[in-house]
Parts: sequence; C-alpha cells; structure tokens
Amino acid sequence: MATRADVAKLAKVSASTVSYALNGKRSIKAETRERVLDAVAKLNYSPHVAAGVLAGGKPRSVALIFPSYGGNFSSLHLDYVQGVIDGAKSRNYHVIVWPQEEVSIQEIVQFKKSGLIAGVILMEIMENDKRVKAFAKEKIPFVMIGRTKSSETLKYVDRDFEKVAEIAAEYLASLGHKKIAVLTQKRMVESTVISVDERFTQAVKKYTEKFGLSANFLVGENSIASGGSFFVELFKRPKKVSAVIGLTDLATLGFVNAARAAGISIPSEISVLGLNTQLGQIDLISPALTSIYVPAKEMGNSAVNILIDELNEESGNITQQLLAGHLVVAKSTGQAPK
Amino acid sequence: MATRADVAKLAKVSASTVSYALNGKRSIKAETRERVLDAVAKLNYSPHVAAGVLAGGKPRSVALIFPSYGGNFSSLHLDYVQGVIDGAKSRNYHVIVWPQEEVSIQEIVQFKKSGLIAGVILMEIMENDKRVKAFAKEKIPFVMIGRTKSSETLKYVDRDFEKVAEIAAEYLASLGHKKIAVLTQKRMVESTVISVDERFTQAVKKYTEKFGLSANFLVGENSIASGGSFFVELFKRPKKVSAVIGLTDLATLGFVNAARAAGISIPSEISVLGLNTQLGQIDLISPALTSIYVPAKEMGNSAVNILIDELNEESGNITQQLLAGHLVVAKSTGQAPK
DNA sequence: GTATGTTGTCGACACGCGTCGACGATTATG
DNA sequence: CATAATCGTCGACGCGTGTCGACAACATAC
Repeated sequence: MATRADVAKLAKVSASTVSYALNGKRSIKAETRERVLDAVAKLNYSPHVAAGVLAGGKPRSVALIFPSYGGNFSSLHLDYVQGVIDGAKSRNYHVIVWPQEEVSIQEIVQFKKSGLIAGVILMEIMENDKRVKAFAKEKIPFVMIGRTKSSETLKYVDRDFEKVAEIAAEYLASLGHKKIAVLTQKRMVESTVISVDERFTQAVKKYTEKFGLSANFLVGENSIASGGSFFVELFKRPKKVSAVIGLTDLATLGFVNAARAAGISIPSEISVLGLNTQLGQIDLISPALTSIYVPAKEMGNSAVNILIDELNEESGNITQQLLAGHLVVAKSTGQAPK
Repeated sequence: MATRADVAKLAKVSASTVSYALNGKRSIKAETRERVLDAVAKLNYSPHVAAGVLAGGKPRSVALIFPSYGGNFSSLHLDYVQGVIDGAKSRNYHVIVWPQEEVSIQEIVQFKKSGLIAGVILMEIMENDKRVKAFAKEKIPFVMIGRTKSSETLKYVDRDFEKVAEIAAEYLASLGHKKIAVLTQKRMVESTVISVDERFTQAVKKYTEKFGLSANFLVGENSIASGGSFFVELFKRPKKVSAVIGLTDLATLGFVNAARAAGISIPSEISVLGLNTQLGQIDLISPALTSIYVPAKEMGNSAVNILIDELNEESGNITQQLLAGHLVVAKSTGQAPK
C-alpha cells in the first residue's frame, strides 16, 4: 500500500509538501500540486485513516445508533437513516450505522475517544434515556431524533406532535365528526416509556378537546392483531364513533382490515386517519389511507446538519427543531354520517 | 484521555508490560497483571483504536454493506443484519453497517487499507456484481449473502433455491394441483439482474416440471399493485389455475387481497404459497400464508462466521453454504378443487 | 559445577500522517 | 537600494500502540 513517502518520492517533493498539496492548509505552487496529484493517481494512494487520526486529524464520520430491540416494521427507521446519510454526504461526512446492543455504548465512546467518529446521532429516544446520559457524561457531541422527557438543553429534531394533532383534530371536526376513537400504544423498554408514544397521545388528547371532539383512547400495540382487537372493542359498545385516528401503523391496517371483513364501509360509515405512517406504506392499506406523513428523511437530514454545525462550531443557532409533515387526503376519510 | 503510559506509571511497570498484561501475548506474573488491571479500571483506560491499528494490530470490525437502492419493504434485510450482528458478537467482532452509495466502495477500500475493518459482507448480490470485482481486485476478504452468476471460487451463503422449489412443487403436487401460476419479478440494477430473482425462477421452473405441474410464470414487480395485476391477468383467461406460488412478498399480498375482493375463496378455490417471505410478515396476510420462510438470520450468522474463519485462517473448510428454510403450512393452501 | 532453558520485565522502534518552525526565494515597501 | 513581508518548500517531531530483542532472575539438566 502506497504511503505519503511514496507519493513524495514519485513527485520529487518532500512528504509534508504532499500533505499540504492535498489538504490545502498552506499555499503550494500550482505546478507542484499538479505533480503531487499525478503521483497520487498513479500510485492509487489514499491516506491511512488511522494514522491521520493519530496525528491529530479531525474525523469525518458520524455514528448513527440504530435501534435493534425487536421493533417490527422498520421501514420508517430506514427513512431516518436515509435522511441522515444524504445530509451527511452533502456536508462531506460519512455515516457509520451502529446497531445498538448493550455493550455498544462503551464501544462508541471508545471510537469517539480514538478519534474515529466525530459525533453521534440517536434515534428511538426514551423519556428517560440512559444513552443520552452516557454521551453527555463523556462529552460526546450528539443529536437526537426524538426527545427525552426534559430536553431543554439538548439538541434534537422531533416531530411537532402538537401541530400534527391540531391539523388532525381540525380536519376531522371540519368533516362533522363528533365522537372518535384513537388507537395508541405504550411501549416500554427497560421500564422507561418511548417518548413518541406518550407525547403523541398527550397532544392528540389536547387538540381533540380543543376542537370539541369526544375521543376514546384505546391502548394496544402496533400489530395487525391489535388493530383487529381495537375494532372488536369499539363495535361491541353502543356508543358509536364516526372516525378513528391511528397512531400505530400496523394496528391501523389491522383495524381497516377488520372493519372491511365485518362489512363496515370506509369512509361512508367510519373515517380512518393515520398520523404516524410513512409514504412507502400507502398502498398496503385499502382504501388508501388519509394520513399526516412522518417527514422522516427531512428529520434525519436536519439532525445530521445540526450535529455537523456543532462540530464545526458554526454557532448553529438552530439546535432544536420540530417538523410536522403534511396532511395527504386519500380515500379513507369523509363526511361524518348523519 | 488516559494512555498506556499513564497506566504504566500508576501500576509502576513499563509500558510494554501493560500491553502484555492486557493482551496476554507474553506471560506476566499474576500479581503484576492485577496491578495493571487495577490501574486500567482506575483511569478508565481504553486502548486508542487508531494507534493500535497503526502499530499493526488486527481490526475486530467487519463491514456489512447495506443495500440502499430504493427497494421497498426491507424487514427481510434487517433480519440478515441481525443475523450478522449476532454471529459477529459471538466471535467477539463488531459490525459496522455501511449504507451503500456509489463512492462508498472506494471508502470501504480505504478503511480496509487503513486497517479499520477486517473484511466485508455483501448482500443483495447481482448476477454480475461490480462490487465483487472491486473487492476481489483489492484483495479484500469478503463473503456474500447471495451469489453472482459464476461464484465457484467465491465465499457465500445463499438460499437453496433448488431445495425450496422442490419442497414447494412436491407439496402442491401432493395436494392434487395440476395447473399453477408463479408470481415473479426481474429486477435490474444498472442493467444487471439481481441474482435471487433469476435463480429462484429457474429452480421453480425445473421442479414444477419434475413434479408434473403446468406452471404459468408471470413477471411483474414486488408491489401490492402488481399483485392485483397478476390476479386480473390470471382470471381474465379461461385456463384456470388452482394454486399460485409467490416469489415476491408484496405482490403475493396484493394477489390475496385482490382475490378476496373479487370473492374468490382461499384456499378452497385457489391455494397460495409464498416462498420468499419472512416470519415477521405472517400476520400481514389473511388468511395466514403457507410459506417456506427465508432463514435470514441463520444466513447472516453463517456468512459472518465464514468470513471470520477466513480472517483467522482457521481453514474454514466450509466456504459456501446453501440454506432452504422450512415449509410452514398455514391457512392459504389446501386440496385442489375437483 | 557449568550449560541450558524458562519466566517476567524493560527499552526501543516502527507504523503513516498532521503540523510547527525554519529557511531560501521571491515580491512588495519605503 | 535596503528592508520587510510573503510564498513555497523542507525536515523534524509527536500522536499511542504492538512487538521484537535484550536481560536479569530463576529453575532444570547433566
């Protein structure tokens, strides 16, 4: 493998000149630089990453901690990843996806201390997240996709649950719905709640009240089966609802399937609105689901930009950002029946 | 950050003794080792990865190239990843997931040359895969999950398409089916075919013939919509089929949905058998799909073990492995109608 | 008794690169 | 014309670790 010395020899310059020709930190005569670049190409030289790091170079990789508790249906997570990758690429950084395990935090810390990664992006944040504590303690720069319970001083990108809930409640109210149901979940990991479930539920509670909707909150899990149970539970009772808000994508699908199987027509008898789905999933549900989609790629993109701003001390004035996503009206919602 | 020298000073030994106490490559008096370990703990010392690499240490990370062309529905891919991670962990290696982009191969090569990764695992292999050529040329150890068109000398883990096809054909034949249809796809990436589509189709062709089934191969894509089209195409013709083999999970789902919507009963009028689904998806389809599941985790696990054997020159006699997966009979298949 | 390992420890060096100070050559300044 | 500033290049050093050879202390063999 070619080293800086080989390049220097071939280009008939000193080793340090090679460095400066490549990184531009001192001025180099154009002709000399040309010779160096030729030699680099001829030898297929690429700098030794570890040596550069050891000599005090700045890392150009960020780690993305990818959740790996057995959560199902993670194409949403993949969208976050894609957004982070795209954002990093446009800033000339590289992303290393780090599948999370128990010991893994310590390894991340070691890699950071070893100068191999510049900072970290976390997703699937808990209300009380021990990873956040660990990284803060070790003074590792990090940005969250999501929020802990109290995140005032931390950097994050999260969904604007209030805005989403407001849009949803206003939309259903404008269609004349009065009584609705909300399909929720409450996931625990090591006895702490995943932030998004709790925040979303609270926001929907607040805005359904504000727009005069009587909302019945059902707690289940994010599975087809749970969606079926929601349907059974809802229709065994006399107090009918005319619309359903689904915060859980699979359960929403299960609900729709169960409703169709029972001969309930969507949207003429009941409207269904999803708040937590991603676009790729649209054709899994029939009739096509009206939904406020998660702007996952934008969120990932934004998170990595906040991180890189911090790394470069480009006084990124923006350190917290909330994104809602747009309401896309499809076939699953309509006027409330008389 | 603490260095080896700090530990040495605190433990009152030389720097090299610290190394040997930690890596065990030379014998160290038990009492001395004890002192060193105490100092390590007290200083929260962890070796500087880059320095170790530069000094000739062996990397303990493998890179997993994760496909990122816009393929949908990647929970199968995530199972491969999980298998690789578990396998690596049990051998005390770490996995770095590398989202693939165009420039990325060059970066991988650089990381490998820099000693930061020991080898590579590739998935979603094309018949004529330029990544394979690149890694072979740079003499980077790699193992494929999947196969190129001619892979005789390469290391891989792949699905045993012949076995799967044989099990499937025999099973349908035993239920009395004669005429069947096969839902396939033919994906191209940069004008080369993804290997699995082609191999699977060929194998099914071979074994349906062998068991006397008349099979009608329909080529579409892996989407709900395509599954609907398959249904339309199949039932506008007079020559009825009594069973369908789906090689594409989403299209199979779409087909089942379209059939139910058209009032065709499964399995009494038509049987549906999936060959390329993963377990997590089972409840997306109703009635529950009879299927030969992809042993994705086992495949990932096996791949990383082959790679690590190669790295350690543990003359891994096994360098190629085929896994079929088990037939799980559910509700979507039954006796052929008279 | 000497010759021959064996064990435990140390010092030194190399790995490849980033960067600082130095210095000759060139250009600007008075 | 003399002096100062700038440009372009070079040599040297240090980053933290893996590992080789050396060596003293000690055990074993004849």
